[in-house]
Amino acid sequence: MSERRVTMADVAREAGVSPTTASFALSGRTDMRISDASRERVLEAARQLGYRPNVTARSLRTKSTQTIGFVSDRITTTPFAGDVIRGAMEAARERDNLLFITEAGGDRAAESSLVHALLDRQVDAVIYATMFTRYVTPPKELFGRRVVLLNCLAPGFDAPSVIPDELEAGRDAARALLAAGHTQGIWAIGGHQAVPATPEGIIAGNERMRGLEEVLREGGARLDGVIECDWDTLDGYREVSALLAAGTRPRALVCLADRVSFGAYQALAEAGLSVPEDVSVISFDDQDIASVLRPALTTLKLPHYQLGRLAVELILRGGPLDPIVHRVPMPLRERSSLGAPAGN
Amino acid sequence: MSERRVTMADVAREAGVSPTTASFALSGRTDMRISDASRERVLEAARQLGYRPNVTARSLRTKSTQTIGFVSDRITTTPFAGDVIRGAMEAARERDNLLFITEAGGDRAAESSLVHALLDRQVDAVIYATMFTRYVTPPKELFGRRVVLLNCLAPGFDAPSVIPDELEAGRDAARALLAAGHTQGIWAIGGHQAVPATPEGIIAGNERMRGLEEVLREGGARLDGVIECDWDTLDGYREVSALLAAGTRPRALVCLADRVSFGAYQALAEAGLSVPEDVSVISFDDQDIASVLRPALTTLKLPHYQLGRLAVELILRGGPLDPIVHRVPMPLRERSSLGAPAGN
DNA sequence: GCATCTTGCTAATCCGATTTAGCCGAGCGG
DNA sequence: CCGCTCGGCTAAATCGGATTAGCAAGATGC
Repeated sequence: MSERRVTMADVAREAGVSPTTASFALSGRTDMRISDASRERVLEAARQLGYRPNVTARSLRTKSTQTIGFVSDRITTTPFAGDVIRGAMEAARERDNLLFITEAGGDRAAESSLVHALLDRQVDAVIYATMFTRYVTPPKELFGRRVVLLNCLAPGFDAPSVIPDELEAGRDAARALLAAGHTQGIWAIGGHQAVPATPEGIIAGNERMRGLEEVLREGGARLDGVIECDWDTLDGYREVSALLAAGTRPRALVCLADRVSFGAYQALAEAGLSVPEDVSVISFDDQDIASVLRPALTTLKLPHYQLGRLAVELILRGGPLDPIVHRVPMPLRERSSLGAPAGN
Repeated sequence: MSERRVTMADVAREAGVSPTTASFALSGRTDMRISDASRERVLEAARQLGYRPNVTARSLRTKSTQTIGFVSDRITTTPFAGDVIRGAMEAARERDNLLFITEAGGDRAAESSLVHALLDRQVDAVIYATMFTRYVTPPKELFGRRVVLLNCLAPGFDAPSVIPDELEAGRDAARALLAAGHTQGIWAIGGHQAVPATPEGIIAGNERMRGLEEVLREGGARLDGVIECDWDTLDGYREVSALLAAGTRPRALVCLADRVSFGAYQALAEAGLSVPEDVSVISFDDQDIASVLRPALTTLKLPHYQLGRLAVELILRGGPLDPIVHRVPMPLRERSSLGAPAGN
């Protein structure tokens, strides 16, 4: 694209040395002796001419493009996951790397084709990411390659995974509930989300529930009930409405996702119940909506930014990528939806 | 990254021809005569060996990397703008191009550095995008380059712009209002948004308001008032509450952004007013929240996907990029917040 | 005083493609 | 029978760097 760039040959000519000398001077390598005077002249010429190395040309020889590929199912589309990309991007930037972002939309063929497009461009590594935490089998083109799995697990596939610590988040939700004094009338809305159609629950739902029940039990409390439903606003609204209509009067709702909480808020409002005076709500995810809901939602944040950042950091650390599962903490965002239990 | 790739030399050897012949056979060029037999053998050998051209190496000679750079202020972060990237990505994919996605966070120095990183990698073109429609001055590194401005305008900068058709959207909002029978008691919340701190309004606010007032006037109606405030949930809540507290009873609210509508909903609910029976609401943007609000919000959609797609299409069309402003329609999403005016 | 090191630098290759220049043999006109 | 054209193909150069091999001059060792 337009006007010829200054090349190393230009710099060498300007400095009156050979391209070899220019190369060594510019890369700062010391295994070839260059006099201070020559080095200075090269550096000065480079500055003068505004020389910038052609990364593409260099990579032909060095095999390193300072470029990472990012393939996901539909991560850019999901409202909150832009943070994953931002985390990855910023970590990459700090080490002069750039990201190719791609999205396969869940289509295996598209996925393979994208991975090929990435490999054709000689990316140094590939991040294979999913929108929801789940098990995956990466495309075969990725076998034997430098890969980090982001937000997913692939047993038997030789690559590290970076996922949110859902188990500990479940425990933290229980701890927050107990700390506020809740021991009874606690309902979980959304449940394990073991619905095949929405695979997110396979990991997130199970672990959140497990951690929750574990700590509740240890604290001498327990769940009055678990309502299994899809993790969306409509289901949250419907299920909580039904629960209230059936005469149940919960004191605390653990919504397995913010979308569910939003539906629950609508159902509670319609029933004339206020949060947190009548019913406390604690949730998971910390989507944008959580902070603008009234009252603002207390929730365990999915650490998207950190997830993206760590994935890139593992790659840029250099050395082999050990197939370890890295669990990133989900911080509790304490806002206003969790209060003391309503008096009897 | 790992195991040596099959090169064209391998294919040529396998087919028993020179690399030159292999190159011409594979690229399908006809300006050099290759016998059908040779061509077939090359193609067969390539298939056999699973040959894929090294795009990086090729670009060294051809100057085309089939790669587009994308620089934005903070577009990945904004909840709804993932669609811009998706639109751009998909359009790129259709033509075997890939996108480098970067984000400068509004920092000029970071912006320059990112553009350099992009140019060092020989991108064929750069998309310069902003989160909100506004005027910009692109970094000097972009002058004379192949650039498309996305969601922004830069008078005097020689590049096409792709922006939403805010003016027509304002008109459409007015038309929808008139069609529903509204002619009085109409208030605009959010106004022109000419607040220096939030530059989004510079274009969007002014044009939406202009289109709105123009068509309202033509229809024999007018705005009872315009409340200038920030385009966020809290301001929407505050301003509408204040309006109602002052004894005003609007029949229709034109909220200049969905975030404002959400705040307005909260204020109306607290005042015991229902949508759309007591007060109609029409809005702009169509963020995710618009469809899960109760009642679902009627709004003019910001065409993010189309914006991203068109930007890439302009680039891949080939030929010079004329400095034209392309306005993409904002479709009306009719849902349930707009009804007939409340009876007197 | 001659062999051996250093020091400081350059020529030549290589990376994996594309592209230009040109070679060789067959067919053809004269 | 000679010179030309043309079909089919290859050698070599090129793109912009990194890297290996090696060379010349001065310093040092003995």
